[in-house]
Amino acid sequence: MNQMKEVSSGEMLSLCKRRGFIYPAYEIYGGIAGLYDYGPLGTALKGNIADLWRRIYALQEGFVEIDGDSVGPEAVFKASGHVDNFADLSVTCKECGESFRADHLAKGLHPNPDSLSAEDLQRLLRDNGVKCPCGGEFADVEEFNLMFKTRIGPGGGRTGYLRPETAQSIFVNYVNLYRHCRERLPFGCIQVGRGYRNEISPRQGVIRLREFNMMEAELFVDPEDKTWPRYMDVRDRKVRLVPNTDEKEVEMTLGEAVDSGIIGNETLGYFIWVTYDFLTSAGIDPQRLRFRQHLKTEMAHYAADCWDAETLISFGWTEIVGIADRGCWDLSQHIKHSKADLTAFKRFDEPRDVERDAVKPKFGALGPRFKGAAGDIKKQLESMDASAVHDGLVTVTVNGEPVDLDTAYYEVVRVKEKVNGVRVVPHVIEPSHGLDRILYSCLEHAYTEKEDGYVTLRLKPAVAPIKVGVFPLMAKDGMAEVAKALDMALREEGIVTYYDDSGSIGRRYARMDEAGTPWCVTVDYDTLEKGDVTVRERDTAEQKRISADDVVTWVRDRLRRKLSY
RNA sequence: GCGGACAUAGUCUAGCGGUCAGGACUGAAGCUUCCCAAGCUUCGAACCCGGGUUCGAAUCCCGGUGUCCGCACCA
Repeated sequence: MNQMKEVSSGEMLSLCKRRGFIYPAYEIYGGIAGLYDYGPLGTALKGNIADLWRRIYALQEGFVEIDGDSVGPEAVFKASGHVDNFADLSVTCKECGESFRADHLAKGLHPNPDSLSAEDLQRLLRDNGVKCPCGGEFADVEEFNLMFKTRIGPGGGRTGYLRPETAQSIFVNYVNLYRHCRERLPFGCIQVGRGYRNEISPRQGVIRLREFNMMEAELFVDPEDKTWPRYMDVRDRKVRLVPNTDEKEVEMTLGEAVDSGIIGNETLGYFIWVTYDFLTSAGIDPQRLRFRQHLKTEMAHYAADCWDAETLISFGWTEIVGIADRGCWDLSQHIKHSKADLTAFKRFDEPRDVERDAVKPKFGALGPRFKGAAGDIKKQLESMDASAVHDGLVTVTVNGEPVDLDTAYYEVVRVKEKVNGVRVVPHVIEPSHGLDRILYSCLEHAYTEKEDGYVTLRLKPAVAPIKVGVFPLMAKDGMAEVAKALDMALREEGIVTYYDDSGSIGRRYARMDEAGTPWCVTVDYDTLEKGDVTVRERDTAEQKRISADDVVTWVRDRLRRKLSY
């Protein structure tokens, strides 16, 4: 580590392409900014990171996993807020070509310009004669929504969008998942998939993509109970935090942070630890990892509290995971727009007898007057209690029109009811991971280069695309046959290998070092006589002799990851 | 989206109007009992795309695309 050199993003991307981790997409047609393809090693690395994540969330924490669609109808994203909030309005000067955010120009002309439609902003700017600082006239207000819009079905079809986050597929499946998880809180659901954002100006290689991979977890919790059983096991763990109060980096235990209110609740604190555990297991350097709390002003429209895991890479501190307490925002929005019942039933320990003043319909009067609508009015009245009565009248809606009813149509009666529980809209804790950014951070943090330019990727064995390089010292005298048999034995155990018998042994080690392969096994003349092989460790270049028969077990032991519980 | 710089094999680069576009590393085949990018032989591989100027364009001009740096943007 002492001879470590800082890697630049250019060198990193060059290695990524050379070794088959990441390729710029559609290169033979000139490429498209913000789109990259994963090559053979990158695909394996990405899969391994996702599998490690699944081990933690699905196996260890018991979340279920789904796989939702990438394309969805407009209503979903109306409800989620993306249609309205995910857009910017801009104007361009006809003279100098400079473009401005329209709502910024309207500051001072309106109490809340951000809330205006394109047409209203247009009128506001026109009426007030707003001009470019250069004196030029502005062209019409343009709307730019960061979602990819499409049509579902032939002809005009229905307006659809490519999802800007995977989370919505989980929220829209809430009812199914709630039942699947036996109607109990808390329960969690994860999803690994792609999201799409038509970024104005993608930069920084794989950090800002137009199509990207996410690993999102949605944990549905009781709004009144954000404690977490296993929190006690992690409260003494130390992490580096940057709270939004003074924005200074502090190292403290999660227990201290939760107790002092810096972290909003136990569950949030617990998942900050889970995230730390996951990222460092995947190969993120703990020294280049911190958790930063969102400033009140930068918090998304839905978030109650939000912590980002940030890594230090050549582009600076970069957000790779967001852990947000989204409150009841998402489910409430979908309840409002879809009218579905996205709640959880909290059963009381014992049924409670509740007395209340109910509104009881008088069918003798309602039926003759309202005919077919009477049934609906009955439902409305039964959902009310005495507090809905004002000046002896209650208001119901008939065919969309409000109608006041007097006591000829209802009466207030005191009723005794047995109540078994209450329905609540669960709150959502969301750890949302940018898989591409995590992968890239792992590569940068794994990258080491010696003075002579020798590059080693110290990827963690768990995520390394190739686990073992298998070589005959030379491809003759029967060594190749022995090496091939060993290679096959490893692959039969599901261990990814790379067999190589070309060039010098040093060159083959070097190739594996640059691909991040943790171990190499070499068959030599001694193997033919004594049956042992050389096992060479990537990070130390140390070699030891073990029996060829033990290689599979030796590797498997080192790849096994224990669950924390 | 705006301004600036840049664009040559997989990678790094030389060439800046005129022979088969040169090198290094990588890659492939082979030789060498070969454990850390050794050596030798042979081979493969490139002028971002589209127009224009010119007898002739990798080279000059225009447009596009991409990359990098600023600005803006980043729910």
